[in-house]
Amino acid sequence: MAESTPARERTRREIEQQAVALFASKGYSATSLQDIATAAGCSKATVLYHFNGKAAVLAAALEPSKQALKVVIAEAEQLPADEAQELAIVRFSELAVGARGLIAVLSDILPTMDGMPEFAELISEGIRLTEIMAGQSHDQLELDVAKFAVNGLLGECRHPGERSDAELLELCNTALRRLLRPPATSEPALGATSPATEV
Amino acid sequence: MAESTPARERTRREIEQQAVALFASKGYSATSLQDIATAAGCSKATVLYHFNGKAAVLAAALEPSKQALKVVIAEAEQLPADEAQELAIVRFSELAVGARGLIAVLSDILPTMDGMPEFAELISEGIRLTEIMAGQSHDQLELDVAKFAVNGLLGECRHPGERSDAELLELCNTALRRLLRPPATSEPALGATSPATEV
DNA sequence: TTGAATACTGGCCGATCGGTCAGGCAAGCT
DNA sequence: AGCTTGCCTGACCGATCGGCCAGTATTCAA
Repeated sequence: MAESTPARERTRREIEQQAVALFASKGYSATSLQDIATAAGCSKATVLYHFNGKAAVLAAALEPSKQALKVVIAEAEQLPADEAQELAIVRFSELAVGARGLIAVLSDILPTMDGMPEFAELISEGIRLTEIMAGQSHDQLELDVAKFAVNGLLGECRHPGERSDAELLELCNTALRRLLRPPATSEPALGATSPATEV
Repeated sequence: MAESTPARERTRREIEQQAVALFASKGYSATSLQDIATAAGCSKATVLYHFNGKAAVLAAALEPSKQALKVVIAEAEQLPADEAQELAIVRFSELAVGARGLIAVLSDILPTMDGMPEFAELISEGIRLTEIMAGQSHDQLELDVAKFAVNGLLGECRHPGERSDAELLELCNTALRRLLRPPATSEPALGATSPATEV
């Protein structure tokens, strides 16, 4: 089982794996370097020896998801808008379910993003995907609904409960479709159904 | 302007108000007692003199939202399921938009909730509201969609961008309606859109 | 004027954070 | 054997956290 891996790579990988698990379950700021070191079976100094600070550990942990996201976007961008939207829904659901809580770390670092330029690209790609999800409509409301959808999806993956991957995937697909592919026409007059406007 | 307010109440209120603003803009754990004290124009010790620890400050800040939530639930619970759902959609949107980032603090404390029993009631009420939002359907998928909706709404209120209250409210209403009130009949055969049922 | 209650604060505490550094230790080359 | 190189660590640092306490200022009834 490739035990012959050089010690350097072996340790790096172990740290990265444990960091992924911890970030996903406790969030970024709530996970200390000591936590990661303990889980990886080494000292905190070793983590800092292999990674240039805590942010670098996160960057390494996020790298696979970032690459996968880039692939989806690249594929979607050479498709007509509605097909791109369809692809974005399916693939992003898979991506989010697969990465689970890890993607939710984004909302953890979003307020702290000033001075963390290594994540700017990831964020801008997320925004790009949101635009693709909005479909051919350039309406502001549709764009906002797409953002709403992404937020819901990230939140859902952050608290997955005891759902299986398949259940989670079906949920995401259903919800995204209802939000982004509303049944064609006939948006009912807004607010007509709200009985009491006072209070 | 009611300057005759006893010093006790005046200081308490000032601390609470500043805490609300800080929690909403920076989150719970990222806001220190010193931050609150500085904003309120008093010392950190004064904050602890009036409130029994940081969690108590949060509890006081969350109290109005909690009461409003209880009112909505109480009203909804003596209505038939579909009317209750309608009411929950409208009122919860208003509530969330009004409280803005404050409600989003919940996701900040959710992982830390062990040993913070003072918020258990608030959480359980949020879950109760989710059930009401699911409508008359007791389907697990519908329940999960409702959770998805709440997550999306909370996420949207956490990053409100430069949207106005009215825009935000319209967005929430639209999104919740699309998710929770799918166009009457003809749900396509369940799982028809999810290609792989194995896994 | 005095004494007690209330409101408030500076200074300190232990814990934990991310990060640094000098040095130990094993492996391979000469 | 010596020596270099790379992996790893214990000990430590300054900063910041929530919280505590002894003591001070203010107020007000007696």
